[in-house]
Amino acid sequence: MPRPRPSAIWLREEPVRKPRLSRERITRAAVELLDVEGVEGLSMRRLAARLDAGTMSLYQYVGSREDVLDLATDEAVAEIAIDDVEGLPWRAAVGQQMGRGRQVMLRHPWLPTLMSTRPLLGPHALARSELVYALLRGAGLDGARLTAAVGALTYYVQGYAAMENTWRGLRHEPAAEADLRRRAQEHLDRAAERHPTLARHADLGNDDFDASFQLGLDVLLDGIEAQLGPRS
Amino acid sequence: MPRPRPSAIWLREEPVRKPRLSRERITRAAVELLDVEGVEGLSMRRLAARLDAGTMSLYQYVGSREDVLDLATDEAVAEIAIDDVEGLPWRAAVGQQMGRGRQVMLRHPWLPTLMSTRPLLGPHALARSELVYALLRGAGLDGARLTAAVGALTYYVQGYAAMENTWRGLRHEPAAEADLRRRAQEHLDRAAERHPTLARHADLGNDDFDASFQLGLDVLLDGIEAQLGPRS
DNA sequence: ACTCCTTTCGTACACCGTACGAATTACCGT
DNA sequence: ACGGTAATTCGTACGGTGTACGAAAGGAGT
Repeated sequence: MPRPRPSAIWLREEPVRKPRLSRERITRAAVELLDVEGVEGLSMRRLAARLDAGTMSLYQYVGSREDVLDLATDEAVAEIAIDDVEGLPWRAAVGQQMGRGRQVMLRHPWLPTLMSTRPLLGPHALARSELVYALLRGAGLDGARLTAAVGALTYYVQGYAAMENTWRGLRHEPAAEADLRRRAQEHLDRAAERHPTLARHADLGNDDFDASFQLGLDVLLDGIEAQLGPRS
Repeated sequence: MPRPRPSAIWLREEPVRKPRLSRERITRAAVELLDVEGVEGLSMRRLAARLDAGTMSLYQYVGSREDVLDLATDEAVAEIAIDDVEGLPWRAAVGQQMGRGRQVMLRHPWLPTLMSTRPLLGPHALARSELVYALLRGAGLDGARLTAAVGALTYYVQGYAAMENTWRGLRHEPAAEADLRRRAQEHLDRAAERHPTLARHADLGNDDFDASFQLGLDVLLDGIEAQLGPRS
């Protein structure tokens, strides 16, 4: 019969039961990992390690790495707030919504690419789609025109954010970014006489991305407005 | 002393000198492989095999797999013809150019993603940029407005083509594509009462991609036209 | 305590990008 | 024709990847 051992708690190793795995936990860890390491850097092994789990444990909750990417995508899309639109005129509401989308895509640089290469059927993606459709529907668009307008806006934001992410590059090393920009500019200058218009306008020095984004967005909103005029 | 062996040619194995490796040959093979296998399917080993070369031989002409993707991208961009614009009004010229871009991106489904995730500094990409800039410059745009308009158009085409490729999916197996579409439609119907506007307008049955593309493009062109009106 | 089902995960396989250095080939001055 | 040198080819190896398979552990109900 073992005599009572005093303060055995301190000798026994901590019975820290690690929290059970779950789709949610995996999804959140995936987003974190993607933010740090990018799409190429997300591997099932690293993801499992971050969760203190065996690699193959993940496959209880997820069919493949691709599934993880889909889950992470919808999780990030959820960060685009879709409230506070009440009472705004359509143009302001749409502008606000696209701006928020861009912000989230900058916070998660992997997002634009994933959004443009897979069907967006997650619950949060659907909810946001519904909002954008409803906003433009309220503005007076309908049918194929409505679909086209939503598409144009969506593709613009994704494309712009992707470009911005490319040039902001590994923004964690501003030295590398500056170097890339400088060498690209040199490359452009070198071909200047062959491409005069390009050389004069595509100056990579300009990094006022906010204003540029807004300018392009205005083109789209103007276009939508133009389609509203002629009652067709 | 070996006596002359008659018709030794037929016995000796053919001294087929395989054509030397070169950047062009690698680039062309890469495009072919990408068309068949997609970005994920392009590996240095497979690429080398297609050229009857050892894997590491490629690295004499190319620094990394990423380099191959950059080369292939510019090679594919070169397929977008940039002639036959003389005398066209700007709207027709731009429309034609964007349409051609889309066509090439459908022929090379990997192209939109690559174009949107890396700086496009290849010679053919620069040449086409120059053309688009010049066209809109001729229409009357300038400065930041010009840059914004070019960006909006570019992102729209890339985004639309990416979407189209996603839904056309592995169009080599039309059965798989139909299945994906059907299951996605069901999924949408299931969430219909939560997303009424979406459910009414985003019908995946419609596959008249040509018309939809044109409709979205018109939004953009209308927007550009609107910016031309007020001499600012 | 025994059963049964869920969850965990160790091992293994085929494949990947590419560093390194040896082997081969091509070229050129003599 | 020959020797030397530089360019090119590529075999091997290392550390990574996704995931199939099946054994082990855990938990719940009786």
